[in-house]
Amino acid sequence: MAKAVGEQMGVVTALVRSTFLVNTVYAEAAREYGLTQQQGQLLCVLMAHPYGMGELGEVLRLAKSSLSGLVDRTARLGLVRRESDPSDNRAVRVGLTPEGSRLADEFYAETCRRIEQLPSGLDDTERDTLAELLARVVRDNEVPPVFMVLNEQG
Amino acid sequence: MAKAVGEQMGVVTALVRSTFLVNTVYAEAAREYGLTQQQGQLLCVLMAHPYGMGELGEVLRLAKSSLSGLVDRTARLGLVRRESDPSDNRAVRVGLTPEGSRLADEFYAETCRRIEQLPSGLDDTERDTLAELLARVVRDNEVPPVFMVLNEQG
DNA sequence: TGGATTAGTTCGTGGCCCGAACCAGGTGGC
DNA sequence: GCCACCTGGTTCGGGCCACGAACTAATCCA
Repeated sequence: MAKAVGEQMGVVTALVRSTFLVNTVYAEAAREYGLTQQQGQLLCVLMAHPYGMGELGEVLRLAKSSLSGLVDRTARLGLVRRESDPSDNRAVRVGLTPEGSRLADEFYAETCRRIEQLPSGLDDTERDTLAELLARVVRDNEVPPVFMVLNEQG
Repeated sequence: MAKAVGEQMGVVTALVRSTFLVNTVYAEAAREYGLTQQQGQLLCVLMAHPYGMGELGEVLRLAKSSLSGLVDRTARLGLVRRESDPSDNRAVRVGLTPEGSRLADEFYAETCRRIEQLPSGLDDTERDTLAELLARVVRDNEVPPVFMVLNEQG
C-alpha cells in the first residue's frame, strides 16, 4: 500500500503466482515419472511413514472417497500397498512398496532439484529469509506435512 | 544448512507447502462462488482484458483442447463469452460477460481477502520482504499474469 | 446383546487434462 | 488464380480427479 505504483507486486499476487509456478513445476516433474501431481504428492507423504486412510485424508485434505480412488490407482501402478492393521480389522495402513519407495526417492530428489532452482536469482541470505518467512506462514496456518522435511524420514 | 536440525524448513519445503496452502484456500473460495479453481483462475485472467484462445492457453499453460473445454463449461455458466475477431475469422476472443465480470470482481476480492490473511503472523516489514522476494522469484521465472496486479485492470 | 460409531469402499456425476484427428480461414509461391 | 501449407480452434476418446450418498463390516459401549 505504501509503495507507489502498479510496479510493485503485493504479497497476495506474489503468493498466488508463485503457487501457480510451483504447481506447474511439480506437475511437470510428476509427469516425467509417469505420475500425476496427486500420485506424486501421495508418494511424498508416504515417504515419511505409512498412514491410515483417515489420517491420509486429513493430510491431503481429500474426502475419503477421493482418497480411496487415488490409492486404488496408485496401487494399480504397484507403488503403494494396503496393509491390514492388526489392531483394528476395519483399518488399513497405506505404505510404499519397494518399487514405490525407489520411485518416491527419485521423484522427491528431482522435484527438490527443480524447485530449488526457482529462487536462483536470490542470494543465500535472501533465500534463507524467504525460507524463514514462508515457513512461518506455513506453520501459522497449520499446513500438513505434504512434503517431507529432510531428516524427518523414518 | 547452517541451522542445526530438522527444526528448520528449507526453502523447497516451504515453497511446496505454501503452494499447497494457497491451492486449498483458492479452491475453497472458488467453490463458495460455484466455481472450480480453474474457472476462478480463468475469470481472474480475463479481468484484465479479453484474450484469444492461443494467448489464453499460454497464460494458463493449458493444451488448446483443455482450454476449449474450460471455456465451454464456463460459458455454459454464462460467465464468459466467445466473440469473433473481426480481423481474423478463425480467431476468437474470450471475454467476461457482465455477469461474469461481476462474479469475477467478487471472487477476486474475496480471494484476496483470504490470502491476505495467511501471512497475518508477519509484521508489515516482514510482509513487504516476503512480497518482494516472492515477486522476484515470480518475475525471474516468467510466471504469466494468472492473477491480476492491482491497477492493472483495463 | 444390540444400537451407535468408526474405517473404508462403491457408485454415479461432472470437471479436468491430454493427444490425435479434424475443419475452416488465411497466406505464400508460382 | 490455384494449390500447398500453416494456423486458430473444435471434437473425440480415454483416463484421472473430486465429491456426496449409500453401503458394509468391525468395534465400542451401555
